[in-house]
Amino acid sequence: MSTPTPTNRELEILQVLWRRKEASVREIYEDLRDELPIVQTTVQAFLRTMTTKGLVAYREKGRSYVYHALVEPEPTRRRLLNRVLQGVYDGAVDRLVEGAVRLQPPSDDELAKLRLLLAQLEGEAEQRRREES
Amino acid sequence: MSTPTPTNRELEILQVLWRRKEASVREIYEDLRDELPIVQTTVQAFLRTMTTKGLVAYREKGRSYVYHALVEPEPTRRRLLNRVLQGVYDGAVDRLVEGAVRLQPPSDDELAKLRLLLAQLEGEAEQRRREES
DNA sequence: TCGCTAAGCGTAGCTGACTACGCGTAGAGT
DNA sequence: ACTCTACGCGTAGTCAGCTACGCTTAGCGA
Repeated sequence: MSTPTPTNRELEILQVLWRRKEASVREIYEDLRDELPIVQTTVQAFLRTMTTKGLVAYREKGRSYVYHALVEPEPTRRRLLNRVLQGVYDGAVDRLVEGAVRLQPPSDDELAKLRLLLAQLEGEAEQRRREES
Repeated sequence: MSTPTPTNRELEILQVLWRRKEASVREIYEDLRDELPIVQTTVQAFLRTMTTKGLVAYREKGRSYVYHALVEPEPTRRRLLNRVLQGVYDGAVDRLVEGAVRLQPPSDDELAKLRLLLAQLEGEAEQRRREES
């Protein structure tokens, strides 16, 4: 019950809400229908169940509802990522990372970010070693 | 139909088969029941559907079947990883990697492997630049 | 020979994810 | 006042994933 994990469709709706901060059923529907076949009432039904799940909330604006996400994007993404990390790679981060870059070789820009990230991690590791002694 | 992607339970069974090369229903069941509540007939039912899906095959040994996987571990893992990469991180490898290491900071050993991997990637990028000119 | 056990199969049930129809209602325009 | 339309809700149905009961068959030991 605490920290509900969204399903695929719920995630797609959340992505829209994260991007737009808030949105009506209509707006979410219009965003989604470009990418996948879906009708407005389905979006509506999802928002209903997501409300009871505590994933989203709404405020009334005129005669319609304006929804916003109740969960943060990063923790939610990480929870989903953790599932594959544990279930598929058995918790081995390095193997997951290797799989990812083999799947889709990073651009020069992404490579630079990875270099930076790695340096940062090594700094933190160094820090930990220092504290232990 | 081509390249079927396993579900969670199917993946657990595949993991056993990948590890043991081949195994009977009984053996798979005994491996799994330590980690999760499951009965042997359920394992059996899964193997049946997985056979028709083309995920596994069996040979008869005495009066029982000995199963082996028909799909390779790495491509299968990557297909599952690709789902989160596309669906959760919108294809941004660097953000996925960042999420992963924040989720579970790599050990010194893993860090070393990552460093090696990064160096390798940069070599490949260099190679590409060279070929383009 | 007679149970006992182990194996596989048929079948059925549950739950969650997903989809959408059709109804009631309440403003908006005329 | 009256239709028209947009909105939300109740409801229902499909499908996949998952689970396990009970039956049949066949070897094995007493």
